[in-house]
Amino acid sequence: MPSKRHILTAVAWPYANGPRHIGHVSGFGVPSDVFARFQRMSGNHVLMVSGTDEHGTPVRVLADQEGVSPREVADRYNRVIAEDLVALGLSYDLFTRTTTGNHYAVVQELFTGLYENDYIFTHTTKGAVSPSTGRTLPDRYVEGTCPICGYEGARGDQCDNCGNQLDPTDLIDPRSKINGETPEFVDTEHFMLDLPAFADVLGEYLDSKSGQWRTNVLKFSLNLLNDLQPRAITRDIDWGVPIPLEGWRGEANKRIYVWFDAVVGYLSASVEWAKRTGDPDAWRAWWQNGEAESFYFMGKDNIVFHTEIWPAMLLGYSGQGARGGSPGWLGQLDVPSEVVSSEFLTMEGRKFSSSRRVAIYVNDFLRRYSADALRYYLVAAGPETQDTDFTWAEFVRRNNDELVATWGNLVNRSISMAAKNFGAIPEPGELTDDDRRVLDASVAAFDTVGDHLNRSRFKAALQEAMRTVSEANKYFSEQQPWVLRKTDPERMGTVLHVALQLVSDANTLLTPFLPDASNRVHAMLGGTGVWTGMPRLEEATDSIGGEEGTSTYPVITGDYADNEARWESVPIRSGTPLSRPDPLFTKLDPSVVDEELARLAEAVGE
RNA sequence: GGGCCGGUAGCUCAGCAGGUCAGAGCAGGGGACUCAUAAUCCCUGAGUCGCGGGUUCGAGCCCCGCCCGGCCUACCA
Repeated sequence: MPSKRHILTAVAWPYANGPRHIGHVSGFGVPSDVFARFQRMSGNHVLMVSGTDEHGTPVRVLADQEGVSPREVADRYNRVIAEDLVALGLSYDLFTRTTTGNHYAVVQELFTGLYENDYIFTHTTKGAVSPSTGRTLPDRYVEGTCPICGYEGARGDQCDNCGNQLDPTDLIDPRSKINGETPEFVDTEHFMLDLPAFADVLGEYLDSKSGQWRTNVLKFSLNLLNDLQPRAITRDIDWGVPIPLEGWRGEANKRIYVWFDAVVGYLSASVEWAKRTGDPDAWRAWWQNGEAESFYFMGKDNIVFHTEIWPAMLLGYSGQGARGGSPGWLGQLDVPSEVVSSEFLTMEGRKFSSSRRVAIYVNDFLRRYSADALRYYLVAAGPETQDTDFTWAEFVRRNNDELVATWGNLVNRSISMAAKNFGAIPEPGELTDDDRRVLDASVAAFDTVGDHLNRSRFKAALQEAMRTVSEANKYFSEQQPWVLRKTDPERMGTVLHVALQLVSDANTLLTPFLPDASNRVHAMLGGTGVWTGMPRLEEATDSIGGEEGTSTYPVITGDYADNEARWESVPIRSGTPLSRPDPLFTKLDPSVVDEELARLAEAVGE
């Protein structure tokens, strides 16, 4: 056995301007949890962190529309999202938020460290301001006529008609998308992250990942290196982390840009987790021991933040950019060892779109169907390496044919028969060649499935795991224990013993994908203790939103370290009492396809 | 406009240092069985691998052009 590894599972931070849909969790949620559970089962030390991303313009704008504070919007969706992720069974060690005092402190430390190492400088640009509110308008919220093609609905950052990049000051007849008024353009000073100073180190870094990362991630990132530009890391907005420098700290309308603070979340959440365990330095084992590995999970739209910007920030803070420098008090920080990006899920042939209500929200989904059914679908048919389409017909089919009929039925037929005839796991007699062959194959599957999981090939891993289930069904049908009951009861006992061993193994193989079902199968087979831990919601306290005093907010956490589940075939114990099991999964009536499609059509207004 | 990714059986998707690579599941057709949520098991037909060129003894897999879709292009996984 190789020594235990420290594996940071860093999961993309869902943005808190609404409930998340199943496309979101297909990208970061389910794959990261499958990975983390597998690594824990393999005996490794896993730290899985994430939280809601709450700063920035979208939350600010939504708050204005509703006439409430951004903090209220963030509180609301932080809770909604946390509840959704718990319901999905995602085993975070800590799922927190970006509005905690701890997060503010860590973000400001990163900023300060980069500033002191000379990787941040100031730059003056023209910004659009709303005359009536005095508030800065983001480029995207300025509309006007495109100076190049004449299209009237061009945005301040780009023209959707001709595709040219624009500056808001280029627009003819600029107007605010929020209230239609004509913006003023004023000088505004911003802090810039000097990305070009990291071109060389980033190049070496990415080159060292060649052959290891998915090619789309690598090629995309390498290409960006050719044209690295300094990147603004502050914005004219009042909803964000304050700039931790003399003369700026009190600036009410100038804050650190949301993307800068969001990526720091991986680190700040690790620090927060350590504080909560009572060992404030515990996070260091996953960030700076040189041996630790970090796996980042996200959708394809986020690649650049994880392969370019976040590494640059970590390197700069650690004093490893072109201008050198020395680490701040946190010490030297490790860059991501693996960036796992997924593609996008479409919905019955069209793009998910919250604004057009083409979406299936996680909480909506889980009200009617089980978390395992969704997890299964998202791994089996999700956008792992290319966009895939979610259809209700396929969901129902996967659920009925694969979960219920193939896996659920194997569990049911084998345990039922053993319970009815023996009341316990029967003692095996002498094993035949057929018995040995199928048992050997079952043991071998731990290597093949595990190999896929180690390489983040979740779809292939699940396919292999399900193949062992099919093999077990085949074995059961060929051995015909129901015939042996009359002709050779002892042999029937052996066949059922073998079948139950196959069920036990398959259940272990499927545990990362179907944690809830695996706990139930574990119990059905007479197992005790917690097989694989489920997350829970707790109320935590901290200062929120930079305000004085403390507030409570929900965090996701759980106990996973001492779980029973291990990535290996464990011999079942003859004589363990068995009773007739309840069905593992619920079969869906085909009519749900029409119902769901009607629901969607209604939502879209068709 | 630029960059990257994808376009494979009716459907959802695998495949790729270029030489059993034309695949799996489902749907369709036939058969076996009854332990099990009418579940399971076996057999079976379908494709000019987006289009047009090229490189090669040989190309879904390499090169060029084109068409379609997605993502990024400094505030949505």
